[in-house]
Amino acid sequence: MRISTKGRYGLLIMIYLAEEYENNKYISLKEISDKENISTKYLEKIMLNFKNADYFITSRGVDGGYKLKYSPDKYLIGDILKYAEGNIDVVDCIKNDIVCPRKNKCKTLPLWKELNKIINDFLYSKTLNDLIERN
Amino acid sequence: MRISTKGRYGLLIMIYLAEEYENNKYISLKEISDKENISTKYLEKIMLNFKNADYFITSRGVDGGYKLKYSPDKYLIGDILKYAEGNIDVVDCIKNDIVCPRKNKCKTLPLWKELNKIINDFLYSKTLNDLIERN
DNA sequence: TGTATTCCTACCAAAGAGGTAGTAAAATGT
DNA sequence: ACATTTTACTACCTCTTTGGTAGGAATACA
Repeated sequence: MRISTKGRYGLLIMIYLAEEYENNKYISLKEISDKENISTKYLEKIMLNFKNADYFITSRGVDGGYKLKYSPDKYLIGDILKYAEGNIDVVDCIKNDIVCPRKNKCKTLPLWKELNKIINDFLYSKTLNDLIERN
Repeated sequence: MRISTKGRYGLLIMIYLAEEYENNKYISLKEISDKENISTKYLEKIMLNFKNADYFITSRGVDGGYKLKYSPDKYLIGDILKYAEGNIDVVDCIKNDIVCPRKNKCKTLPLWKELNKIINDFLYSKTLNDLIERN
């Protein structure tokens, strides 16, 4: 039941970008790295998880970095965490393509389905817009 | 965000015992092992996690096994999973004794606290009694 | 005495977590 | 043209967790 640094740092980066969305400014990982005391290299690696997400506009070089492609209310927290973590289901048993000998008579599966729904309902009810501070 | 086999099999065993509570019968791990196709040795190991839980009455030898010490409605699913998994918090950041340089200004912590509460409220609203089938 | 069961400890391989390192490619300033 | 900054990509590394297996001691019963 644990959210790893992939999800935690991934979301953190997204919040940083969301907070600068209105300024239309590129934010570099170096900047976040300095403020949060997390190595730039590791943040780079975290960003790889969003590779297929169509989330950013990027610019290399001096004063480059990332900015959000869309407004913060377009980014669902559930999606962000799914990209960052790879998968946020509490058990794989939920998936259709999984083979489990106990699948059709499993006494615990209904509970996992319920739990998974509660978590998803929560994470998909919020967007980046709900997490940023405006000054 | 994953419940491992420790939690899944642990809860499964508990449900088996709960379903036989009224018959006051000892259930051996061998029996569950056969029905569920999980090695007895691994189930034994899973049971070690409940060592400090005051959950069972046990009997060794022929026709021995485990039975629940209390009625199924006394066992909170949240507690069972906490024993089985060790910890069910979504992030360690929530704990008081954790040292994190970002603790007091972390932009993501409020979300994890909310999520953790939702999960806990759910898991502590149910008991073993809610998961058993009666014939 | 033999068998079935819990109890306990040790071990093991594969995967995931949490990184680091190096280099290429692009954008910008001088 | 060149240096600097930043993303993009690949490879590697260590430690912990997961998901087991193995062996034997202790206990209960017939």
